[in-house]
Amino acid sequence: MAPRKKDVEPLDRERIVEAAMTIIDDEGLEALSMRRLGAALGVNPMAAYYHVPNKAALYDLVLEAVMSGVDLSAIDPAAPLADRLKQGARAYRTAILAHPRAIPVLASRSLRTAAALRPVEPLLGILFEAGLTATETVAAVDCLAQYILGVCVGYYHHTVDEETNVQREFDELDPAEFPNVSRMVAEGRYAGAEAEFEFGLDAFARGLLGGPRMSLEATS
Amino acid sequence: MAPRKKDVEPLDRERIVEAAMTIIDDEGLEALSMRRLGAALGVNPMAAYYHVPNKAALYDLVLEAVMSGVDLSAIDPAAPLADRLKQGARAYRTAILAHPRAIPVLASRSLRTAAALRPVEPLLGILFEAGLTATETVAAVDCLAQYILGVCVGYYHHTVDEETNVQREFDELDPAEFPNVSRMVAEGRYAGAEAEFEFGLDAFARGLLGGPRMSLEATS
DNA sequence: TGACTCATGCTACACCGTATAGTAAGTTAC
DNA sequence: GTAACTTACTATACGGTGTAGCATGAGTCA
Repeated sequence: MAPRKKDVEPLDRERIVEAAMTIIDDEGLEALSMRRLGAALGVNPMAAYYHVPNKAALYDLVLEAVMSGVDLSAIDPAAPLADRLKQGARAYRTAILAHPRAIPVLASRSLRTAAALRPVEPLLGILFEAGLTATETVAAVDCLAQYILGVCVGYYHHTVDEETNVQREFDELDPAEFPNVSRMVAEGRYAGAEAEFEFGLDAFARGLLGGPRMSLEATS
Repeated sequence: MAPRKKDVEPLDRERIVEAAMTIIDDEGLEALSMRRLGAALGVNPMAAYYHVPNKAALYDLVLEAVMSGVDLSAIDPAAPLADRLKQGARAYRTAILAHPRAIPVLASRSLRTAAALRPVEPLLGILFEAGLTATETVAAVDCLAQYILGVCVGYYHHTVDEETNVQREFDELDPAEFPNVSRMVAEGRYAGAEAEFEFGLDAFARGLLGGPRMSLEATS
């Protein structure tokens, strides 16, 4: 009928990714198909392909959108090194949890893209100032990012995804086969996603900054 | 023509998951379709559905197969606590890297299934002995597992997946926008996946076992 | 007015997971 | 021996997916 509608702003990447994020947030990741996307934009399913080469590229835009939400402005420049590192890590996680249903997308893309690296930039400076070598700084940030991603993926399965969060708890395991798990469940409690994240982050930061570290320089 | 072929062993879950693992290892994860699986087994695509309810369940079997490869027998019971913890973590990672192309499956399933928890059992004992509370033990193992998973996902994108491992390196970023990244690349080097894993593992273990930890008991 | 480009619509293809139904071989009961 | 039943498959088909290829109308510029 009418390609190139008159008096209508043409599509652009920004509106496309905006619609995609809305679909993911409201209806879940599996609802995001090119047809559904076109419908949300009031447009033919193929229209998006003029602006985005394929669906993988759309996922990259989603990653970029999530990562652009990282707000490192709250890092207190006067705070001790370990605190600044933790604040950065929290900002990272907070941004990801702002779009919980997009988490599998993050796990499916490389984190060494410009979009994912941008919020990491300041953290590199923090660690380098702390006296780590360049190689160690890269390693530390890599490890930290991977820890955060792992935590978020765990959060997704435990809290977000309806398929994986039900009926898979510790407590329904066979106590004979899992004596220690059963014991932990009986004697302890689940501290919660946030508390566990902080627990691991604290350990990681102290291990990194609190004393002598493993050397990476001797490695071949 | 001939349902229930004569003189032929009927299918079972074991043969199905074996075929699935072969396809994943040889041709990659995206090659694993129910049709391809049927072909590999010399059988109609729908035949597998008699033994496995759906594809998600097939992925669960893949997760189980990978996790069953975790070999904790190498842990030296006489070694210091931190070493035993590290040995356990390495065994976990080694098993996962034995099937690198299956890594996205692991990231897509919950790790709180029996299959994923089985190799974790002994680690719980190690940490509990170390003097952590039950709650802290659970948190520590959760964090460690999430770190390992994150590291493996990173390994996948950096080393395994052909779509994400090319042209996405640090060094092709704009030095003006990424001064710290550029500096790290210039002054340091990439220590390698294994070295970075060990670096983070060492930090994590020392943070967990090497001194006063953050308390989880005060949390509401 | 006519050529050119832009942004979109339309159709179609190959592939996917899987619901449903049919059917041959093996097992059991009488 | 044969009929009923169960087991383990085959065959067909449906609705969904990403996307290649082509058509088409609007806007811009000569």
